[in-house]
Amino acid sequence: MFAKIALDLPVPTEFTYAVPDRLLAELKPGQRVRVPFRTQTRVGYLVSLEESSDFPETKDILAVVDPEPLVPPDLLNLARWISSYYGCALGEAIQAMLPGGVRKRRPRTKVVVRTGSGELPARARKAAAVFEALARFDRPPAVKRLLDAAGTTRAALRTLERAGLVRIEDDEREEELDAERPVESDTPPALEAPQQAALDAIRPDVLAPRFHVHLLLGVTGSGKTEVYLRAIAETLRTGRQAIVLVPEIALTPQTVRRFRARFARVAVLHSAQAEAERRRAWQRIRRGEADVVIGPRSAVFAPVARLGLVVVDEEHETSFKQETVPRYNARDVAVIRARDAGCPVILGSATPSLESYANGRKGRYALHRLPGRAGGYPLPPVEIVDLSQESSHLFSRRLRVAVADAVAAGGQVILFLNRRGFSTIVVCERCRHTLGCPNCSSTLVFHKGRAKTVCHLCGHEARATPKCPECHATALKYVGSGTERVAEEAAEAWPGVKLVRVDSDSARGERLEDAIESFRKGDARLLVGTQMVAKGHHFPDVTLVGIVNADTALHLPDFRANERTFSLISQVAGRAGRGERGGRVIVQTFNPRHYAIETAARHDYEAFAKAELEERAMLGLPPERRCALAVLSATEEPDARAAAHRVAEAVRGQMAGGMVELRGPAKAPIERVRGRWRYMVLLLSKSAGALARACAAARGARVPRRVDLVIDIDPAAVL
DNA sequence: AGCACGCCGACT
DNA sequence: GTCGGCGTGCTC
Repeated sequence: MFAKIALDLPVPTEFTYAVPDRLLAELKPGQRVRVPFRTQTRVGYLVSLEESSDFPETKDILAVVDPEPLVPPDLLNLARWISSYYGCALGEAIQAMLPGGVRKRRPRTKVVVRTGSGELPARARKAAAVFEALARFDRPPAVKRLLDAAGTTRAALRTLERAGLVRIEDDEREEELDAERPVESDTPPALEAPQQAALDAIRPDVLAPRFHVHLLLGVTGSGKTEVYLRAIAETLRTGRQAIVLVPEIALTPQTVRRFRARFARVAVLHSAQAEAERRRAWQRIRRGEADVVIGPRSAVFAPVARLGLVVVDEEHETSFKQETVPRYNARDVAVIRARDAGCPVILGSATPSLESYANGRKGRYALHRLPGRAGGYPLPPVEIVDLSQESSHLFSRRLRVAVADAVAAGGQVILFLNRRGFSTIVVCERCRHTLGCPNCSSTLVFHKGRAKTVCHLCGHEARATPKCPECHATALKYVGSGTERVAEEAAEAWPGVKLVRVDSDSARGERLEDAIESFRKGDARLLVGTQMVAKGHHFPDVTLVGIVNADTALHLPDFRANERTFSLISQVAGRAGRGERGGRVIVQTFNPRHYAIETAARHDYEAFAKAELEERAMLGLPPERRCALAVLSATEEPDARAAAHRVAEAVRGQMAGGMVELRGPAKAPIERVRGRWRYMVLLLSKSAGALARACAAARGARVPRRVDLVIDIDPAAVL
């Protein structure tokens, strides 16, 4: 017998090894095995067993790593799909499915527990001290911690162990920690007609079960989550499990609580979790101890045994796209996984990706609209303010009055700006020099609190100085605004109003939750923040949302700039008026007539989508056609350029008689990042197959080692 | 990816 | 004369 082994190497080859007789009975696809490779040994994934081999000189598999397959068959299949669709090695795809911690051998900590029985020799003074120290811990301590506390060594512990007073065990604390904190269970609210209609359409597919994609189109507060919860409940009743994908930043305690309140066995996979914790959650799922799995994009690989439903909330979110190999989109992987499992998918969004919406319009997906908000709360009126008519580009007159009014009336205010830092451009008033990143073609952002100038592309930081590095004049001017300035000026404009700033600079982890909590409880009346605040939180007392500048995404040289802008405005506007007080939204922009902004202000996604779809069709861009992007980067500009031409040349021989269009090579819009010059080649085709072949040709282009070639299928952005 | 092989330039 | 740069090919 022979086995095909996928190694975690960027080579498309699966390697064939001979199966020694002693391992024959043990081997199953999905297991990890140790194999000789070159001069060393490596761990690879057994992907198939074969009777014969066409490779003449096979080596033997050395050993089995997992007694039971780590990767179940359905996930192995999914890995195959990922490998072929995204053009990566099978081993790379498998690797990406497993949480980091699962792969490594677990260094189990040993803990000491009291056993109660046994007697200690009277002269064992040290051992007695250890025993006393042990009593002071309320849970079994790690061996090392106990000995440190008792100020002694292993020998004393051994005495205790021999006496039968303690036992040294593997750390089982994981079970304890993972035991869900009791959450008050909720009473499901009655469904409104549109929710009921959506659920009625989804239910038969859950019960059958059969593959079908349902697109749930509904604004924030329209009750999408309740539809998910009901559909999940139906799924569990059939004895199957559900996976819920949420964007990274929406995975908040509030979100998790909603699921825990309804379902008993919820597992949360979180990238912020410590490795051990994720591994534990993963193993729990693998053992069949969870019915509902919630997590960000990698949760699409949760090893549930009987998948019955996948929910992708905020399906348009770009955080579902992985930006390293394999560059998969979890939303698309979710659809494939569900197709293979024969179960339904629910994609939900207030502003679906045009890809999904187009599928809905074409009837490939079932489109369900949840118009308006649940509970009868009206959508907040959105007022557009033309910043070109204002003297202050930070707070227009109307916004000033509105904030004062809202606060005076006892409401809360969110001021949103999708830019961190104090000022986005630092320019010398005398010589016009602009501070730029030494490694990137970007301007440095001034962070006042840290007294640093920072590159938001590569993280480069420098001490902020008042002097121009070119002409040495003390004439630096801080142009453009980020949340830091908004917060500062808001504090000045509305003194006495307690304010919190929430962005990835202001806080992380617990402190972030504290800041949000203080706003949610009403301690703070004014919140200044980035997108971070727009997801996964419910603030019922917010009566005013001010979008300080709606144009930040609009000018990006990316074909999805309009879509981003629409989505951003809708998302943030959705935070206003979710309670009884009602609410309003003020959108500040220099482009008050832009259709992305106008339609967003009217809460009219479908009008926007139709206009944008026409535009895309005219330009031959997604979702009219599929797209792949090759980016070539090198420290020397000519290297990157030459390589881009080589790639384009390689693709020209594989254009499937005009089925594939090639655009470029061209300098990337962001032409330098981290010291590397960037060129790109864009490939477009109506046929996924033809596009894949063109990409294969691109990948086969001979580019020198010093040039980095990245091929991104369905890129989230073309920058 | 990592490593060995092999081919041309500038140095102990 | 050799050290080492890097382009090329291979790993079961």
